[in-house]
Amino acid sequence: MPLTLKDIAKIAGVAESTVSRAINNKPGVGAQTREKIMEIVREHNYQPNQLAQGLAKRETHLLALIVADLTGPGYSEIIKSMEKTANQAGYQLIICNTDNNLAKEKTYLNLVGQHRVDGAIILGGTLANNNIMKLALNQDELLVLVNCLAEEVLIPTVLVDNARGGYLATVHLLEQGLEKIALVMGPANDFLESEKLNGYQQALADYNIPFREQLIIKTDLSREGGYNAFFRVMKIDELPDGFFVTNDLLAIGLTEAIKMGGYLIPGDFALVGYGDSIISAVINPPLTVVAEPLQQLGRLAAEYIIKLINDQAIEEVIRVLEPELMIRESSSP
Amino acid sequence: MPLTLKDIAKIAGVAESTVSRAINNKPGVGAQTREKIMEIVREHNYQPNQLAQGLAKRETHLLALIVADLTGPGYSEIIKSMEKTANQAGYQLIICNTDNNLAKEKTYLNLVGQHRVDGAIILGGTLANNNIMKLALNQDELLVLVNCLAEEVLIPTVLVDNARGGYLATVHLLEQGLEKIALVMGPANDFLESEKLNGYQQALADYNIPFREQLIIKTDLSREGGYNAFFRVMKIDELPDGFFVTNDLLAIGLTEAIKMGGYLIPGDFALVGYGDSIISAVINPPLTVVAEPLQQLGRLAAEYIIKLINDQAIEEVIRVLEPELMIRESSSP
DNA sequence: AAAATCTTCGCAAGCGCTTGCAAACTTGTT
DNA sequence: AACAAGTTTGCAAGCGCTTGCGAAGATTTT
Repeated sequence: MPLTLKDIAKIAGVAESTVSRAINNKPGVGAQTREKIMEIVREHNYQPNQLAQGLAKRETHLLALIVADLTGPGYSEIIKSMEKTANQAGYQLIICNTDNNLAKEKTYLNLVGQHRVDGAIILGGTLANNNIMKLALNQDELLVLVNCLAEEVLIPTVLVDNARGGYLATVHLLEQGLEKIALVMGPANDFLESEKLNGYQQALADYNIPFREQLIIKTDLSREGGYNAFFRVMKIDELPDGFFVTNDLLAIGLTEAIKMGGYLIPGDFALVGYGDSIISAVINPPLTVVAEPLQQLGRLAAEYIIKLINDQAIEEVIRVLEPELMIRESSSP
Repeated sequence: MPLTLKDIAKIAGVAESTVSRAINNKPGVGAQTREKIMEIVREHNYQPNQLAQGLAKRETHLLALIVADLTGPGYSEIIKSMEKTANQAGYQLIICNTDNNLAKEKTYLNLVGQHRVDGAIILGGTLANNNIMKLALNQDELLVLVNCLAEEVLIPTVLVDNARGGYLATVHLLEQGLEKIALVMGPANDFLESEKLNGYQQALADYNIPFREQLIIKTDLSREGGYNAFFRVMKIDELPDGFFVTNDLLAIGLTEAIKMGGYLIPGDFALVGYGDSIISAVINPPLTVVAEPLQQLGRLAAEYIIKLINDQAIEEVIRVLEPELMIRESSSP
């Protein structure tokens, strides 16, 4: 049975309230009383029961991290830096892997309603455009979005300038002298994906290359999706000479398919990926990518939600980070 | 301001205790009373405050997941399945990334002392052989170990038979006709690493190949470690013809170094890795590995800690899972 | 029809902590 | 020496829920 506040108070010969104030560095406790109490606390290694503390103060110092798939490329890095930032501010992260399961999403979003957590961070996925989320917002739950964007409602968000990313990737390919660039992307109802498409189109326009609808391959963001995409492309009349792939998983699959077809990268097809997870560096050939600042995403998200909790102002509600082109072998001749 | 038990009781015209019993499916509530209460609960979407619940019942339904580095290869998979299992039993996972930082480890282990979590899972790393942990155990905190093993103390553990894994890897190389097999491993004070070494030695013995100390390269479990290991090997008098690498990160580095040196895999050096993270499949050439049952590790760990919490018996305190050889190109001629 | 037994329900204490308010004690001022 | 002002401390209520126990009501027994 661990010690309680009451025990400490008894040992110190003061009231519980005094001990509480001493422990929480609150004013209203004399210097020597405070020191005596702290001494006893140290000596007995007393740890306040956070549950009770939370109940009394109405806060948990817990944050829900809601993510569709924990194993998503680059997510570990984002989460790691998120955890670090949160932890420095005295918060802990709770893992909520939704598996894209509606029921789970609902449960998890309710966590904050249940006073189980002080706020939630939603990482990636399509949850942000979900009715459930609007419901959550109505119950004024505190939310922050990372790498996704909500429609209709305004929620503090940190993401990467995907239009810019799409632009960088496409221009890079264009600069290599390529003109028939296919875009392998996820579902276009995902805002981030459609932004990449916008960047792609803008780049084509700037280089006076006509946009060809059939070079846009929409598939699901998986390895298989990338694999199949290649064979779908091969059916069109004029083959592409380069690919812009919006996701590491897609890139893996696409790369496999290209090799399977007996083609060379970048000889026959140049490739540019997106994301900068470790995968892009070890895949063969090493993949040129539009690199997202993963650590920064995580850190900022944590900072945002904590500010929200503490009623502090957020400078930019939608914080857009700049991606950076990281050139590797898959795109250079 | 969310509804409280008291509010529901008032609306239903019964006592709080009755509502509590109805909600928790406890006996002592008449059928129609119960139904009426549940109706009201649904109608108002009442959610019990888990903090208060936890305080009263002295349980949090929270589990600490203590891990040195969240980005470790394969960890996402383990954690995902851990989260799933925990969640099904009504538990949530709290991320505790220690960064191998002693102070953080201490803080995190204290989480359970603070009644912040009901138990903790320690994943990988060397924490298990830390004095801090013994301290934690003295305060009878509930712990489960995954992919690591504690000395001196007996803690429920789930891990892979690393000796067997080392044996499988080495035998596979031996079967390819190779005789000079180098072992690139992490620090030998890590029990899991030394077990792999044991398996390696056993395999050599079974094939009547003399053990040569200089073929054992100990380095830190990182990409750089693997990279440097290769150049250390190249200094010895008789070069190896195959490598058994105990970690995916090491394998990446080693592969890079070998290519850098202008050698071929598996032509000049055959490679066998360990772990079966996605990396091993996409690296070039695809890496033969001793595959660990990642999902099973996660699931069992969650099951163990939950059993512990509920005072249920655990069949095997140290649960050893069988690894499996997954042959890819890096080792076949 | 009254007593005995079960069932259903409410009272109230308690989980361990915080905090507004008033009491007690200092200190300084005139 | 008496009083105002400030400081230090304790009391007690409350956070939202659970649970043992006894009271009331329903049901059965003789």
